[in-house]
Amino acid sequence: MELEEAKQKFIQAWGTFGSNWGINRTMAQVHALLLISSEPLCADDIMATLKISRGNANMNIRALIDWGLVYKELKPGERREYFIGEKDMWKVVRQIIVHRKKKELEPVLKILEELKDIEGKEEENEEFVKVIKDIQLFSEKADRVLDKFIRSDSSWLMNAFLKMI
Amino acid sequence: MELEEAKQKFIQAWGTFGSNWGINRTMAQVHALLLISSEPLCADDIMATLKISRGNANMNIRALIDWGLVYKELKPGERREYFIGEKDMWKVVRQIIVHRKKKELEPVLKILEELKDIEGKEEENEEFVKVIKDIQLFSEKADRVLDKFIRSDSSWLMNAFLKMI
DNA sequence: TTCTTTTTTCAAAAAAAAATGAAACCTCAT
DNA sequence: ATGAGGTTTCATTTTTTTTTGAAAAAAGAA
Repeated sequence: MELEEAKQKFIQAWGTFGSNWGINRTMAQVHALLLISSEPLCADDIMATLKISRGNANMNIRALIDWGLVYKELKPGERREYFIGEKDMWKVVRQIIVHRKKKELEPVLKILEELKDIEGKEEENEEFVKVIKDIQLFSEKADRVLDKFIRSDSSWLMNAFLKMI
Repeated sequence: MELEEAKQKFIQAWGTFGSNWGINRTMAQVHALLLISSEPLCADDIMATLKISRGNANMNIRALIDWGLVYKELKPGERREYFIGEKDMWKVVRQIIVHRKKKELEPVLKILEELKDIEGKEEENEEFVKVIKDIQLFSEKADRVLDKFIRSDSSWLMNAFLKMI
């Protein structure tokens, strides 16, 4: 297999993977491209490689910068912006978790908390109460583990993995 | 807050949560409904409560049965099918992990393995090789942890949580 | 300031995903 | 075999998400 072919394959795979995880396919592809590129790339490079429009490229680059997965790099004497991907995988995973936790787990915790208000009143409806409590139990544990993860470095993570297995 | 209102809110929240996780909103809502219902429900009950069509209800009920999150229940002397949700939360989470791991993690592992073939050849392209290796390292660990999780019972999981925090 | 280059925005178009509903299909009781 | 009551399928429609592209805005350079 050619190196270029392999890179292409990786970009496609990462795109598919991303879209399975609620991350827009193009955003994941831009991320993959910057991840495996040793040189900083500009918007036109990304547009050309992924065959996407300028608007699309811009949107997704911004999103990646928001997520802390890509940095802007200014070359002295050059007007256009270049971008580099965060290469530290542990950091990448951490950042993804920070964002997804905020967007997806925290609202659930909030709603579960609200739903507790009713529970007390009606003893009749055990099924409902039990489900809410179980989900809350689980998601609060997940919340804590993720927080720990977010604050930790890769050696902690390695240790945690080892302990679990 | 009324009990019915609370249930409705839970169903909506679970739907939103699901769609953030790559699970179709309606499927998550059907799941939520069956989770908090103490009685088995038939297709018409589900259609009426969620205001969805017969086809849609059928599709999503089947998908939930596939995922092992819902069971068919036949009432003696009754022709129509009733459905009950799996109420054991640990089991629910386990089943979800089994399915998503198969669909989403395993293909990535497979592709990473394929991409290793090229790596050896070209020492020049360190960036690419390193990224692939790092992702592989991480995803293999995740794979093992999830396998362990899938085979374990809730007490193991609790322990693992405690050890990590 | 004015011209040039680059980035950003956003309404409209396209694509993808999900839902509908009616016909086809089962399955059982008669 | 027939029909009633239920389930499944799937072409079509609707909704949602993503992408485009051109105009507007910004950011120097002269």
